[in-house]
Amino acid sequence: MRKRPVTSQEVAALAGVSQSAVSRCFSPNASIAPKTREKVLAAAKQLGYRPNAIARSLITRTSRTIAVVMSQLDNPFYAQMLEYASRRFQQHGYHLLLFMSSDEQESASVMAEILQSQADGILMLSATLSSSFAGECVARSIPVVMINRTVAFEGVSQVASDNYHGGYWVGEFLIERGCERIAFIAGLAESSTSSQRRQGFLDALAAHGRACWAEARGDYQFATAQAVTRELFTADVYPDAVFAANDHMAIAVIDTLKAEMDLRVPEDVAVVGFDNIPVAAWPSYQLTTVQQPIEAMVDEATSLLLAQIASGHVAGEHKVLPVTPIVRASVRR
Amino acid sequence: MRKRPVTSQEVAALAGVSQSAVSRCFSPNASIAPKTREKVLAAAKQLGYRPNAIARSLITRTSRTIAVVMSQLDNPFYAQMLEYASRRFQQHGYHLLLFMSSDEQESASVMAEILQSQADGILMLSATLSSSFAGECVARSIPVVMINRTVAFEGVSQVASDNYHGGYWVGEFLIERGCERIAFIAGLAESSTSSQRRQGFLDALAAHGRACWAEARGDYQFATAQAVTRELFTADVYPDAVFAANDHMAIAVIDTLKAEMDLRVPEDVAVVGFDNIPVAAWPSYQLTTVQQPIEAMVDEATSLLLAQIASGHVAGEHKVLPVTPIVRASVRR
DNA sequence: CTGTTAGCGCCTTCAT
DNA sequence: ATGAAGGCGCTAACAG
Repeated sequence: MRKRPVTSQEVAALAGVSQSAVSRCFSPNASIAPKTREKVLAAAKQLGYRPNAIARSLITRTSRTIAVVMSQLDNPFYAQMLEYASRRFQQHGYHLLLFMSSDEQESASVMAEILQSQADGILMLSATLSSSFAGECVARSIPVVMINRTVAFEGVSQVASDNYHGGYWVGEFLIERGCERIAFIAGLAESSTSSQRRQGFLDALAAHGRACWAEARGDYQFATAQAVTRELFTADVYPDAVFAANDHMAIAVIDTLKAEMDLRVPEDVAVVGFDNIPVAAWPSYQLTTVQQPIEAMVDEATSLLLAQIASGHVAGEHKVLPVTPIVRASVRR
Repeated sequence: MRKRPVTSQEVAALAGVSQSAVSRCFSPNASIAPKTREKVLAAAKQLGYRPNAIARSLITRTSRTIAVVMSQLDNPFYAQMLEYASRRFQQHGYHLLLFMSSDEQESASVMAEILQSQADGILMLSATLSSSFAGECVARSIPVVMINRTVAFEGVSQVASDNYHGGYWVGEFLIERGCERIAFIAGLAESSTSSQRRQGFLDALAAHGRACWAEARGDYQFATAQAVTRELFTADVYPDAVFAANDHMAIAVIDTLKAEMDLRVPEDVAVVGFDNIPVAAWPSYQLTTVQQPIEAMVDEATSLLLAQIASGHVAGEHKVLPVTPIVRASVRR
């Protein structure tokens, strides 16, 4: 059977002090005599004592835990974010409790579990939040920060990159490079990121008296973008430029054009993505894209969460961070 | 200030029952009269009550939490594993507490935090475990499962794919396809996966009276593999086949050959990887590789952990799962 | 089936 | 600076 772990009680007995003395040894700013501290630490070491974080949480009413909700980890963009977020919170003594949730119904049970887990804050990375749960979090003063998603609920914070201006830049850039028939492949229909990128893009075209030559629906995934590309490029007249709402899809477009359509990038078709995932820089792709400031976004989200946790009341701020155009060879001069 | 959450006490008061009756309503197999249950649930709903998992953990002595230790999430192979593991454990009512740890010193503090977190089990995904901590986990009967890593410590379980035979297959395959000057790019020097793949590979060559034409040290990363490729292919005589210890490096080789060396794959050089990450299937690469059974590995790791948690004592089993060769166009006929 | 009673391991006043 | 005492919110016997 599982052994009972060592308690502060037992350490106290061995060190010949009270249990509270032991407790103080493991609390950052408690007053304890150096000599006592030494005795206690020696006893603790001898017994292999580790403070029980759960018991501590119960009384301090803080779990030093952040619940992270994601829907997909296969997109390296979110994987990077998760990794960085984990390191960031670790520095502050917080840990991430990971929840995957794709469908709506899964989301409900996941949110229930988060509430029970006593997480001090919630980070939504590639997932959407039903407004009923948003309300419940706000009511409990549990800060929620969403990255690159929008929820119409007071009290929920949001961190996003400047998707609109990113899209706008793409539109202007493609026109400037002389593209005539520009197509757009959207991301998930319900995602604010995709619609903002699209809107900026369309506005840029409109500002130059132009319109989008073709629009297709994607879902941020490789396979779908591939299918869409096949449709877009089977007609006699096809686009001479494609703006995909994320890099994953842009890569799929390039691959499909080269492998199946016998078209060259950028000579025959220019391709632009969004995110600047590592693959975008690989020699085979040299994808022109719009870089999202991953670390800045996570830093901002971290600050928002920690500040709200510290102050004890939720705020609901919205931050928009600037993006950086990355020009590579996937668009002709 | 942060509101005090609703307790079972308050629910009990509103429902006019005892606190333990409330508790029983939220325990799976407790006997409670349907009528009482209804009253309690109504009161709970009205107050927005959620059982406090931390308080429960304190008394049940189980956190229903698995600590996952990773060193890199940028490799999609591990990202996939994490996602699948999360879903798998979620199904069993467990959650993942994520820890990132790269360097050795970080590892020490991370392990200390894991021990304090009262995790019921530990899953090592792309990280190594110092034997002192392995010992501490075993001493506390905390089951540890390592995926694709080895630790020389009794009581720690391991799940690995059959790296040796994967490497062996690659060796035979390249010979069969007529390759003459076969190079190997190793992964991290200290990783058992790399050395096992290498050994199988070398043994296959030896079995045909052949030797490895060139060996280079890599670290599983893109950039390093790129540098290595530049070195391997600057001489007058260069390899006509490269076996990289993982797909990431194989992709880097292909990219570098095409973009910088003006060599074609597979016409001039055959390239084989290991893992079968999604990118390997992309039209631009068509990488021949050895598929690791991600889901089976995670399933096995999950079973091992849950079984040991249930039984209450650690076992230290070693499982080796079969790999699947995936033949694509990156090797000429 | 239900209420009462003890804690789980620790932090935190409050005296000393 | 230290010890004693009282919970944190809940589960698990135990009576009834």
